[in-house]
Amino acid sequence: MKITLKDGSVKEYAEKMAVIDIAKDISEGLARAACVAEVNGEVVDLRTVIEDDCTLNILTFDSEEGKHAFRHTASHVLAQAVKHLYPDAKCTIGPSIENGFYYDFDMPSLSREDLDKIEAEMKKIVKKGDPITRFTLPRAEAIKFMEEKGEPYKVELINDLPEDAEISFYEMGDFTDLCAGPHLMNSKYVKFFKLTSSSGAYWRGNEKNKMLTRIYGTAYTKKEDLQERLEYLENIKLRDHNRLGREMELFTTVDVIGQGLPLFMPKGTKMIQKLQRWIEDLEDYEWGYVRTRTPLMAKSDLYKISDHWGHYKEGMFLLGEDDEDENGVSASGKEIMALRPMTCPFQYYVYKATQHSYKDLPYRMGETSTLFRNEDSGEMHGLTRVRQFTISEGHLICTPEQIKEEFKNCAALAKYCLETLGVEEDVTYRMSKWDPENPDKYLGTAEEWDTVQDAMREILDEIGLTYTEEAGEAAFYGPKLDIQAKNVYGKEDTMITIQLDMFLAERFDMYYIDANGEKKRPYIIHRTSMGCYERTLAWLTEKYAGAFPTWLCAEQVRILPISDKFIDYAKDVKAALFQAGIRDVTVDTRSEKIGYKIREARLDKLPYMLVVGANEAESGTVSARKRGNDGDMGSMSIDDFIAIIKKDIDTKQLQP
RNA sequence: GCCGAAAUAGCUCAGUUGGUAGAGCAACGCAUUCGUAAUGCGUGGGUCGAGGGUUCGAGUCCCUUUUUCGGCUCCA
Repeated sequence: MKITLKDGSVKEYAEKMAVIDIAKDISEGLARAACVAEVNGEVVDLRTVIEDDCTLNILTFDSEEGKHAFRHTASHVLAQAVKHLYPDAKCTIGPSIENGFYYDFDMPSLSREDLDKIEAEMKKIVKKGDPITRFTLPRAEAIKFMEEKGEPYKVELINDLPEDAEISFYEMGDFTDLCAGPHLMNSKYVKFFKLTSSSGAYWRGNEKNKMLTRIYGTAYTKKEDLQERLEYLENIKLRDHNRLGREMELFTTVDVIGQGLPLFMPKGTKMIQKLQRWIEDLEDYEWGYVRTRTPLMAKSDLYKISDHWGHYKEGMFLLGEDDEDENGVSASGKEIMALRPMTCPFQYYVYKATQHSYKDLPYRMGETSTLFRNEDSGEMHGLTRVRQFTISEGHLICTPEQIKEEFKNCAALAKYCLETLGVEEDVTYRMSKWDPENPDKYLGTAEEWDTVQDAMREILDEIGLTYTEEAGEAAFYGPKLDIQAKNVYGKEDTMITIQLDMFLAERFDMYYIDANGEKKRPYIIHRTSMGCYERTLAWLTEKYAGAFPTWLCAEQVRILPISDKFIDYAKDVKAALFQAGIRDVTVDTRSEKIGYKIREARLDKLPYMLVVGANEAESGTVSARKRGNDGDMGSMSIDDFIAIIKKDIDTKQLQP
């Protein structure tokens, strides 16, 4: 048989051969580094025996597939160590993930000390270095095998495998695990690893199931790479908005005020104000929006029409519902109210308050809208997951003919916002579809969903977006285009969403008068331009590590007099900047040395510092400095500095 | 909501087997008037998250509760 290698060369063998032996034939070094292989483009285990002509690509740890196999084997080493130390622990699953691996066990929870002990046991296992072998069993025997080992979760997994599935096991020393593979040839290769944390995780990801104990770890082929990863994990804490945002006094939280209810401090408030002014003007004057201001709460009746009551009641803050009867009426006669979790029905009534002709459409309503969602107590996180937040909300009421162009415009506006914030490269697009397995969670029928999802797909393809499709992520009233971004820890959040709504116009009896004088149902787009202010601020904090674009900074310039004698001149400079429209300027009047003032201004990540002393006062100049290691811009006239900072602000670009 | 960890001065953290609450930074005061990342000296500041309990005595042990963190589930 002929084996064509990656470099195009061809090896010929008289008999069938395992991939690992071909690797050894190529070079011992390659065989040592090999993790998995690709045969005719398909990822296979190194044990796979090749019988026919094929292309073969041996993959090392440098490839994604190699990393997965390597860390998957690391997770087996972890499981083996856990079984040594905790014989009663039941194994479940242990996959590799981005940057590491985990394994879930049914066992009591673990402390850091326990993890250290398990790590020590893993080191012993790796040092001993058992060869890893693979074998398969027929279904009945496989079940019997795992039953005898006392692994009920494995039995459940086997039972759930499709009829024709090959049931494979990997054995290393005294440990055998049900596993599809692929795996390394020997546990001795898993040299450099670290157990990073442990936590609870539901069996099969379902909150109704038992809570298992999950152990997270990471593994590398080189000590330096492991070290680098651990240092990286330390360093990203410095970008974490939840820490940096508090340190920089953007926001704080107070125990007695409650979870998920951040207080914006002056700096954070100023930044949000700047974002809000920008967005409102952008929408109203450049994209044809009208602005609304609607109540933050409503009677329960409203949410019954929209069916938020049916689909979203758990997520709302209800007022006076304590003694609600089965008809949703309070026994004490009080009205049952709810804080609004979204703006939709309120803006619909703005639309409905006047009669609209097809000539009025599209009718684009924007609102800087504060929403309330009663998240479960464990869900809150910094500014990214809160119970009260304010979103650049909007609803577009369109004729069917307009829907495509308006949707495209919403996407273009969102894209413009991302570009202006400098984050357009950091997002991914997701088309969020309904879940046909779970129709009760949604309004409407399968046919209706197919129709509108097809329409959305067509629009997205016309725009030319690269996007993924995901079932079960839609709103209950329609599919969404979600623009996703990852935080410093790699966790993904929705930043912006644009949704097609095919049900609520009917429910709220919204209409427009068409050219023939007949009532017609409009289409509705729910959308946001730059998402909610809290989450966006969190994202920007992490993106820029606190060194925000100048236009967004609460304090753009700090003037640093060399000594008290030059405070007056510093104030003159401040006044000149104010005159020129640069208003977020302060003077550091403290009796400190200039080095100290500069140090503090740099730690505050200010875009510009202006040092003023005798020379500057004399010549009417400033000695400018921007953030960064070689930030000295030299001496210049006040006007020259104004020109520089104005350009910086107007182009909304970040200084390098 | 679930599993786990944590909460001590404004911030970061010490505080040993239960025995009189500490440091650095910050703040404030005084002196210094300084040229590109920390001037010196001094002062104030904590019912140890809250509420119960055990004890002669609790920051330390037990219970409840609130908040925070890491995950799970959920989500803008």
